[in-house]
Amino acid sequence: MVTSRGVRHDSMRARNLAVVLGAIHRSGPHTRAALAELTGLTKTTVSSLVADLLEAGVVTERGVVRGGERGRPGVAVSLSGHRVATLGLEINVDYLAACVVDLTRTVRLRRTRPADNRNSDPAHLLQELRGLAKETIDDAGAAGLRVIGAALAVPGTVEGETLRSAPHLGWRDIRVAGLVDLPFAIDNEANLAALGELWFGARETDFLYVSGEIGVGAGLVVAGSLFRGTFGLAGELGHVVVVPDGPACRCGGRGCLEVYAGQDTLLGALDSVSALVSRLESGDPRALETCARAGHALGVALTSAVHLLDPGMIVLGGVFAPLFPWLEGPVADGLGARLAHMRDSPPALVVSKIGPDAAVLGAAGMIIQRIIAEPAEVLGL
Amino acid sequence: MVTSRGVRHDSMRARNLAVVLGAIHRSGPHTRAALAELTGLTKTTVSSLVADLLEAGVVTERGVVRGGERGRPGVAVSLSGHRVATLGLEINVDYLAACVVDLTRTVRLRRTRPADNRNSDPAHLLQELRGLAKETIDDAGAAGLRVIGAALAVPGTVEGETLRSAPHLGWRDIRVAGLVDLPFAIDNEANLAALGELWFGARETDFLYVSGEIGVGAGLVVAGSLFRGTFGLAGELGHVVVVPDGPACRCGGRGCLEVYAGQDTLLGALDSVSALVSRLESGDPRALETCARAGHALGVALTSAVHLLDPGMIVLGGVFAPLFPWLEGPVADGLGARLAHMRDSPPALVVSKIGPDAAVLGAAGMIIQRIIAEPAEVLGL
DNA sequence: GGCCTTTAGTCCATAATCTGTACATAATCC
DNA sequence: GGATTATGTACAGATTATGGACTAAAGGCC
Repeated sequence: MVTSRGVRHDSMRARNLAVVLGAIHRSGPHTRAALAELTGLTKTTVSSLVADLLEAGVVTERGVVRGGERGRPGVAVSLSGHRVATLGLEINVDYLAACVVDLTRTVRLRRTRPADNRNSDPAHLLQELRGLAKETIDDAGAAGLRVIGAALAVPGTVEGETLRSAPHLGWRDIRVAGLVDLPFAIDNEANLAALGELWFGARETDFLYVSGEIGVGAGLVVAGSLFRGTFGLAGELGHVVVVPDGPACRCGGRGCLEVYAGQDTLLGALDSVSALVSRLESGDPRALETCARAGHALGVALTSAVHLLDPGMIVLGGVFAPLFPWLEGPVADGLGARLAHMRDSPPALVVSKIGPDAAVLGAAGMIIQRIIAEPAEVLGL
Repeated sequence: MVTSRGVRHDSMRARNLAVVLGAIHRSGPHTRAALAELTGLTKTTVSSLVADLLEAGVVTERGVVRGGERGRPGVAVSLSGHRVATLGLEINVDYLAACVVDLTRTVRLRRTRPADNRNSDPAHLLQELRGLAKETIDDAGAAGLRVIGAALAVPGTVEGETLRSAPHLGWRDIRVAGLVDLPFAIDNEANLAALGELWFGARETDFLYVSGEIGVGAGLVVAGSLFRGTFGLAGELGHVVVVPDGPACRCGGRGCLEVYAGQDTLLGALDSVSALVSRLESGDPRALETCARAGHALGVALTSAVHLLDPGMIVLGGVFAPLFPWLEGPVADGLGARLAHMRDSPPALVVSKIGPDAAVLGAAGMIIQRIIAEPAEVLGL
């Protein structure tokens, strides 16, 4: 077990920089006086900390603010979107994506390259991704933004900087390093999509994000942070048991959710989600039946998930987002009936607000979060 | 969202006291020099902090320690079990329990009062418990121990100091306050049993404790802390869906784990777990069949739990502990087969080391943990 | 318009805490 | 018994936050 380190003078200041920046970030622009009130520090200390943050370019003074009725107006200090930014990257089965996000969580650039990455060559694909990253960073530079870190979303399990297993890409134990010459992180697509929903979907701080892709995953956010489990493998909703002796699944189990509600099952012979939506809109009975079955299975799996994870709400994303009108009924009915006597009401069931960009935005947002949480360490203050 | 407070001089010292005490607690007795090494503080600072902790009575000097081969030997500083202690309390369906634990997590006193608490009168039972608590605190005082806080384990869901729902007691929305004139907390029995296993069972820091009682619950410990979910309701393993259209359960669902592996189902007409164990030992086919079915259901529910929670290992406790020899096979087989292609190996399956005292010990331990984590706040340093 | 009140932000002397070097202490090694 | 090595303490110095005094800038009131 790791013993935490003692607080020294420099770490005290580092922490206070983070506290002030965090207060600005969480509850919008504030005057120095308001920040002092919020943080419990004195006005003097806050002034000194804000001076450092101004110099680092992470905050700006944003004109005069009339606080109460009387007295000298204060100067609002807010996050600066003009100098520091981060890069989000994504490898998905069908495409590569990149985006640049500034400190205010405004999306400044976005690029997508369609590709068929099933059973692709890792070295070649990573070279492609490196090119995309470099282009995007250069464009951000041309717009005056210094990209100071990057994160990558992948459809698989991750340990450190190694992609352990991505069944739909056909990859195992691929070490992803040196992709960019910046602080770098990799994470699972469902986890980052959940964080994307948190930071860019203007969600509450507590929800379970259900990521419907080729596989079905989920990311649980509690009090604004992601739950990862012991080995970082938590949230594998796709393999929750729905029917104990159902059809075999690639995981070794039987009757997993993915068998009933994975993209391949939903689409059948169709070649896109929009094709399925057309069929559903025109009342095609086979499509409706498939969707109802998937919704029922999702209701069963989510019941188990609610009992175990206790999420604040449930957000359906990925391919489940466009199918929401047809899934909502069966899922909500299943949850409502099965949770009837355990809770006053089941968690609210809503649709994702940010669609397919969730993961790549979450990747960029993760680095933003790191800047906010440890500005001194990241920016060298 | 609450903004965290800035670090001031006094909170810096408070934090460093906690860091030093935590290091002593986690990795056994240490000399001041070793503590300086561990915490990153200087020897001078550590000496000063240790002096405060000595004065507060939470640590003692424990004789001379020969560190390396040469040089002046140091004085080991270890937790003191002689002055400060905490009280654990438990209301269960069949009994009331109390225990006093000192800072070294040694159990100093233990009391149990058998009772039939099903559908009992809350006011009367709490009065009974208050008496038990007072007696136990007085006895601890006679042994020179100052009890500085208490916690209560209950078989139900808890919010703040209110017991929201305890179906097997027949209680709803009972506010438990003024039970003792000390800092006080209540928590769910499965949660506290998990923490009991963590602190008194000499377990790893990562596991899922499965609490088999009248109801089936679970407490997940990740990196030495308990996962509670958004509303504190996480870990309701008993209502994970095993068979989606199985028999109705009191929760409103169908085919929940509790229907197959709850104590009432396991015992049937028998009146105690030991009676069931006798039958099993003598090869009674009906008992063996019931147990095999429960093991199979537990394997299915735990598969879903492993996918969602990603526990480091699985510990079977409560009534599952004496039944472990008959449950282990079916549970391990189920987990092994269903997780075959997802992990190198399924989480280890082991039996609880501390038996039925887990929850009451966890309750006392929780207050100990609070002293270790914030000594300055709790002890007024 | 002038003065009072109120609030924002800065200045500077002071206080709290940790650091780092020096030193006394106590053991082993040879 | 002297050299070496390590522990723990003392004291001056460094870092950071505090708190009261002060300047700045607005509205209220007469």
